[in-house]
Amino acid sequence: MADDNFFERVYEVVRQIPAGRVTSYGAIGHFLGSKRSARVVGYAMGAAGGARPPVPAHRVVNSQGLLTGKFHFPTFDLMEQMLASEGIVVEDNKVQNFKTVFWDPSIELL
DNA sequence: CGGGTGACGCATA
DNA sequence: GTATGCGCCACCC
Repeated sequence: MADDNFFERVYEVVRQIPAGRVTSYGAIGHFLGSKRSARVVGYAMGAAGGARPPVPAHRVVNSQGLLTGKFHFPTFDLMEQMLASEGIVVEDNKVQNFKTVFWDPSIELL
């Protein structure tokens, strides 16, 4: 439920990601104060499937821009399909122009 | 209270 | 640039 847990904190940030932009687990963890807790962010994403409203986890990738969580989606091509729909170029499971489409909550979500 | 897990990140070779 | 290992923090059992 809407617990004030670290989870919902991550969900809230991810939901602020504008279309056509992506962010990394570490960036979110860093914004939350625990820059080394990227794993926790990823773990939160795992529970995002039961979060309401749904969280655009497809906009969250690792520091390499790699779609590490694409295999966790209902269908493995759903994630890149969503990103492509946003205008993000995905090649070989990784986001192209990652640096350009990168969205840093610590800066954009001031 | 203790142990194990995990959609990561960074350091080192 | 690629490969391997360790560390981190929060949640679940």
